Amino acid sequence: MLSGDIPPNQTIYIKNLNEKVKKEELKRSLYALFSQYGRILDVVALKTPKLRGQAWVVFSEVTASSMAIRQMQNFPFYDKPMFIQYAKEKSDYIAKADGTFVVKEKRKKHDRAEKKHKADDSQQNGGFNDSNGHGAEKPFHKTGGTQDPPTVPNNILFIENLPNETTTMMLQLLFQQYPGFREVRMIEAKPGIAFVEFEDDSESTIAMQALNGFKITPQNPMFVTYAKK
DNA sequence: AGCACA
Repeated sequence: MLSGDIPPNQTIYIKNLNEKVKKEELKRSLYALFSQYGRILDVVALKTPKLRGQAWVVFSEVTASSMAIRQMQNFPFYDKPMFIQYAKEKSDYIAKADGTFVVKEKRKKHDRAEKKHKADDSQQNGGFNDSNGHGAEKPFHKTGGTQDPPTVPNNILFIENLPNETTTMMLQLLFQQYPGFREVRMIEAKPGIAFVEFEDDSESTIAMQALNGFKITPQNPMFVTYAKK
């Protein structure tokens, strides 16, 4: 078995991550990148000596985690290939949801959990709860703004409604998966927007259709249109 | 290399 002898788990364990990337950015990028495979419930990354360079991404379905492992194995992420397996244990997020969560003190290897009464679920998992399914979500329209989106095809795309913490790398990770990708440009002075260039109109169109409405964070569906000429 | 939930 490719991923070792670990049984399937809806959480994936990723190692060989670039340790220079700051924790929050790392989590955001992982969220953005892995949202393609399904709904992400939580992303865990710690920078302690023992745990840096590693992360856990909790999916709502094993099918999603399995797909992510197959397709993103060795994916170059911040210049290092990711090495992905199923997590060895159930994530706290899941345990809390199914009532098997036990507090830190009694966390032993194999005492399986006395049933805790399902503690009320207040959503405090760092904002990774997405109430409506996949990050990649198509339907979303209305530029809400004053000017209407140009409909003339362009090899350059205009991206709006990005969360402020979006980095060039995050967008590159998403757009470079489509053929013809050239580069991402962000403007310091104007947060929330970006330009993404492809080799030609047909390639930019495919990427636009795929990523319009994609949520880099649960709160921000990105709005992708052709840039003005 | 390193499997946690700051």
